[in-house]
Amino acid sequence: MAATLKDVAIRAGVSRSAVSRTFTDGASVSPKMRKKVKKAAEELGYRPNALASSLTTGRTKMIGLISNNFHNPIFLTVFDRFTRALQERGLRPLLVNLSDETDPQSSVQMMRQYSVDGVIVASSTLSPDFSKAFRDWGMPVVHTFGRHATNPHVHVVGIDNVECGRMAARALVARGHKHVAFLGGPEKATSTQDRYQGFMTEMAMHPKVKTTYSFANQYSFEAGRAEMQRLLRSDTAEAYFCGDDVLSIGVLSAIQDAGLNVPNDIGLIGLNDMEMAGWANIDLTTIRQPIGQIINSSVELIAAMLDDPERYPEARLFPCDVVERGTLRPALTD
Amino acid sequence: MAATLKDVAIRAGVSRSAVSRTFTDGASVSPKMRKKVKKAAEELGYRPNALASSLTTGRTKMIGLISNNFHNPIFLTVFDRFTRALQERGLRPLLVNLSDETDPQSSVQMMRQYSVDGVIVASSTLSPDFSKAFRDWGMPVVHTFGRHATNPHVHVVGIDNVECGRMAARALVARGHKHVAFLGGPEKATSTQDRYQGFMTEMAMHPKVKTTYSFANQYSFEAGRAEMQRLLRSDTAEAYFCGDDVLSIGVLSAIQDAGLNVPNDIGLIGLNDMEMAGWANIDLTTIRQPIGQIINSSVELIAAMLDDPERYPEARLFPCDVVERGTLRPALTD
DNA sequence: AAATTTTTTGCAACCGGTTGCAAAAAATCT
DNA sequence: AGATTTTTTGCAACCGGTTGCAAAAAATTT
Repeated sequence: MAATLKDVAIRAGVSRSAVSRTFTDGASVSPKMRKKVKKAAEELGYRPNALASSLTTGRTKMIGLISNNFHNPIFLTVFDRFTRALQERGLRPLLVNLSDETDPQSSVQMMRQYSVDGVIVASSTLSPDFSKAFRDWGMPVVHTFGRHATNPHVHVVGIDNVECGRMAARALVARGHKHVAFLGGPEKATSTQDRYQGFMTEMAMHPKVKTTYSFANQYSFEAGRAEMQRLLRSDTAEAYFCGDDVLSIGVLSAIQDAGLNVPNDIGLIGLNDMEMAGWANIDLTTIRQPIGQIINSSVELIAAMLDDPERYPEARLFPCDVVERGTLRPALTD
Repeated sequence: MAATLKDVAIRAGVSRSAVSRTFTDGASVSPKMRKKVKKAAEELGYRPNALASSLTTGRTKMIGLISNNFHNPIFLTVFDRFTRALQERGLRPLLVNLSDETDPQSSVQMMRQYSVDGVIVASSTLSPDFSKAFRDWGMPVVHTFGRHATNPHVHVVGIDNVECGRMAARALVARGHKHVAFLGGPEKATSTQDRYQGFMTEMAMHPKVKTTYSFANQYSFEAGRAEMQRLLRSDTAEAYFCGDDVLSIGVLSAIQDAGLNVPNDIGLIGLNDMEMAGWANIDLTTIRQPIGQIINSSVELIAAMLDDPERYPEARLFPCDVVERGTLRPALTD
């Protein structure tokens, strides 16, 4: 059976308090005592129980890592990055899949049960009600990929999706396209709405360019492909801004199946620059969302909130860049 | 501040014991008392602290979910399935990324610190020393995608990789190929070794067919692509069994870049049947590893071990099936 | 060496729960 | 109605840690 602090105290012939102080950062203990305790602890294979100590300290060092997105390939990178960044700080992610959840309160109650020190909501499609509910319960919370304007009292880390929509529009205009279109993800998602808004706003400054739009029903290959197949039968633009890379890949697939050439017949620009976008044969021109920075910043923010729970809510938006690959033709030289 | 059991007891005018019994399954409490306590608890927004109760019960209901694989797209599905299956049983996954870890003992100590009820090691490439170390510490452990023969004292759930190698070989022979090859993942990974063994053993029964092999340095698109580019410059077989789907997609990409046709010039069969294998333009013939069943079974096994830690170690191997798509030509009719 | 200051140590209470057991209350049997 | 059995309840100790505080020990100053 696992050794406890009491066992170590008995073996070292000291008080339990001495043992505790030996393993508590910043506590006062003499070098001689420390050595004696460490020796006994080692002999017994003792390891402090983080959960027992959390009762007194109020800290578990666990962070709820919440997502409803387990199908978009970029989220594998997201989880990789989050786990690494949290682990580096001695924080532990309690992973929660909210793909089938509709009630914010039940999520809050579960997090409270496990006394997580904070919560990271990693989703652009989960209702803002979720991060708001955590905050309302007084939990430190960061909404990664969320939208600041909808939830000004919650810390948000991500990109300016409106600006990305603008960037995409500008990229298509620069290619001299006369008919461009937005092909978005789920219409209700804040990311879709912002990207659409940015795109349409920028295109409004180019009245000579025909602009249309439509939505896929989710951020997936199949949804992108199906929507493009529909468009190819009705109203085909010269170039498309697809709401994200996995949509773009589905769109690319449908275009190729129709015997058309990308970028010569139809141009494409995606968003995210997930690993697959750079794969040969895909070679997607896209707008790079700096996932690494977004995640490191999210973790930095949650860690800061552990020390300062009243920290004033902030939005950290990272700039995006167009990554030129093979799905858009060269820009016109002015 | 969060209400505690003591607050509820005061408010309901009963003992703390009565409150505890009200929230403890199977404990004796009268309907009248239960109602009174529930009312007070509701008014205070009380929720039992799972970690405090774990000190007495010895159960946190947390399960360590350990992986070192955050780059192979199939693992997004793996995490989706694991989180759902665990959550359905009221278990909570503490996610651990061991991509950069080499010391099993430090992982064990971390898991002990959090008093997880059990550990699921989800990896085909992590050394068996890890799952063995957990077991040696008396923790319930299931190694998903592990190899039984290497670790007979640990519960293993997965597929018979040797048999999959055989199946792949048979599929290529049935196409009448005169030169076939195995293109595997990391040579040291047990999954690679077993798939190779099965493939070569089956091919040994067909001495008239030339058989060669090589290894990519990881299970990734780039690694598969690079190795195929190398092979196209030296020793090209008619058909390949690629160690998994993501390798296959990289291989497919290199073949297409060389202006060759799949399946007419070169045939391919992968392993896993991850979502992307069925994408149009990939349309990969592959061997389906039943991920859903493997994961449900792993979770079922870990749950069973919580009640019976001395449960005799077992290996649960699931059958695989060839999924015919477009990367292998039709079989010869005998 | 004595006085003063600083550091270290153990005691005991605390954190938020659970549970064995004896006493009290309720239910059932005669 | 009394006796017996069953259920319910509160007490108090426990789970494995932390920490305020007073006393003791060590270090420093005079």
